[in-house]
Amino acid sequence: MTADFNPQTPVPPEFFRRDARVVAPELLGHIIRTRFDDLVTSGRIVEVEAYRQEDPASHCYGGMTRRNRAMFLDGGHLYVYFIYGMHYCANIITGQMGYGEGVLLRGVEPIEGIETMRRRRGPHVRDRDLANGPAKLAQALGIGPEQNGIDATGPDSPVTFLVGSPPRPDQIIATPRIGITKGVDLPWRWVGNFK
DNA sequence: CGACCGATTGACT
DNA sequence: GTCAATCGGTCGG
Repeated sequence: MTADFNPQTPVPPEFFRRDARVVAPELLGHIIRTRFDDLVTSGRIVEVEAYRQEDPASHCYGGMTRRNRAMFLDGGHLYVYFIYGMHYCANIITGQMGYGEGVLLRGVEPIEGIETMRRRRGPHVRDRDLANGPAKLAQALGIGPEQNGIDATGPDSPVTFLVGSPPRPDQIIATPRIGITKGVDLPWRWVGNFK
């Protein structure tokens, strides 16, 4: 047997222990999968943003607090935060322990567990709206505050990242980030086109 | 303490 | 296109 493509191959921890601005676009096309109570959901990552400690738009700008503590963990951990009084959003932490940076997961295309995603998201949500935003993604995948700070590279983690197929380089678009008021000029959002 | 605001979403004009 | 929902974090007094 040669180096067959195995759709179950986990993304190795070393992948995440690099600069968020490098990891973020390379994450496009990879798969995030969750398993809670034997309910499996997964999706292809299509939209991401990078956040770093010296970046005024980042939650860890200005140093560690109780809220952003997870951003300073080693690459491969999760940072889940609560926003606008009702939503949770998920980051995969990047870089080395002690420096705050990570990649906000802003959109996936559902692969497994679409019925579970529909149930979590509500009865009137169109399929294209299941996970095309950071809070929609977290809700569809069942990610919440219980997952803040967990290691997403362990074999028994309820949240894992699997190797997928990246888009062609010319199908990756970089843009300014969404919903921020500081650091608006930085083109640290990446969207992959897989058509 | 009180005031303000946010890495969003969904409903509505 | 506009805007309310809803609450923890942060900052000033």
